[in-house]
Order: sequence, then structure tokens, then C-alpha cells
Amino acid sequence: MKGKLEKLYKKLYEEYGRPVGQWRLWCKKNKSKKDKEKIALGAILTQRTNWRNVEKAFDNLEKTESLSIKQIYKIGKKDMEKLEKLVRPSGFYKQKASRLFKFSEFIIENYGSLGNFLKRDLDFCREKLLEISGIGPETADSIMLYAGQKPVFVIDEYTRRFVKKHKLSKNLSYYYLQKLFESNLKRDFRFYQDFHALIVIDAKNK
DNA sequence: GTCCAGGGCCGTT
DNA sequence: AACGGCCATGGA
Repeated sequence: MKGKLEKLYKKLYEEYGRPVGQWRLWCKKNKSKKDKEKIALGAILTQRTNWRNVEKAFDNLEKTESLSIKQIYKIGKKDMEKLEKLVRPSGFYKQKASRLFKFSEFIIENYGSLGNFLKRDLDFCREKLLEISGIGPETADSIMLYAGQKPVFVIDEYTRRFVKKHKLSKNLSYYYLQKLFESNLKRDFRFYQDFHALIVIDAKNK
């Protein structure tokens, strides 16, 4: 299996190259505090929703100087309806406004900033995120891998299609697949980021 | 009009 | 543990 996965990665890499800056936000340089926050907030906004609609929500937040964890915390605390209105284009907007707020509240009240929270180790951060209602395995892992730069493989709909397409496993459950990838690949967050991004790029390309 | 998109929660079995 | 209903918008 190890050889098989690496071979599939190489094939994707040869076809598309290193996916930096080619694929949404996730694979930009991710240097700024703002990028990290946008990645984390986007991970929630994109639940069961296409990225176009997420960008509309981002636009609304940006226009009102609200695209930050601190601002979302402030707005949500004072006026949830205002936050709901801003994220409305992303669908499931009441849930998502609430989820964004709970996440922001957790970060600001306990750590002051996302960067400060992400100083803790992977297992700690992951567990804490999963305690927040509305953040499940995929959302938590997206935040860990792409904002936190921590080595955890993200399993999403695209990963499952990839697994099916190449007949890598019949079991498609989250943790089974995560273990399948992680136990057969070098533990390296950049590698995980690139591999997962290439899987998505490949899926969208056909 | 119909279908569906980087999920997750909460019931029921 | 597994499965179904539910949440909602905008583009194809």
C-alpha cells in the first residue's frame, strides 16, 4: 500500500505540479495571521457548500471589516442576526453563524488569538476543536493541517472519491481512511497538504 | 424546476 | 455502530 499511495501522489504531482497558490486558500503561503484565520473560518463556512458561496460570505465579512476571529466574536456576542446576514450566502447560515461564533469565542476567551492556540500540540488542539459543537473531524483536521501546519491527513468527499476510484479501500469511514493514509505516508504536514490539494485539483479537473 | 456542493448534529434502530 | 432527516444558498 505504501508504494501504491506514493505512486499515485507522484502521478498527480507530475500532472499538476506542486499545488502552492493554485488551490483556493489552503495552499497559499499562509504566512499572515489573517490567512490562518481565513483558512479556519473557511473550513467552517465550506461545510457541505461550494467555495463560490463561501467567497460571497467572505466578501460580506471583508466589506464590513469583520473578517477576523476577534470581529466575529464581537459581532456574534452583540448581534447574532447581523452575523447570520453576513454569512447567509454560504448556506445553512444560522448554523454557520453560530458555529463561527462558538469557535471564535473559544479562541478569544481561552487563548486570545488563533496563533496562540496553535502553539499547542496537534492532539491537544484537535481534541479541543472537536469539543466545539459544529466542528467535526474534517473541519478540525482542515484547520489543523492548513492553518496549524500540523501533520494530520484530511478525509473529505474528494478523498473518498479518490479512494474509490483507485480501489484503495472498501471501508470509507473517516478514521479508517485517515489511518490508511497516515500509516502509509511520511509524517510531514507539507506533504499532506500537497497530496490532499492534488486530490481535490484532480477531482475538479475532470 | 431539479440537483448538488471540502459536514455535523441529533434522533432512531 | 449505522443510518436518515435536517439545515439553506446560489450556480449549472
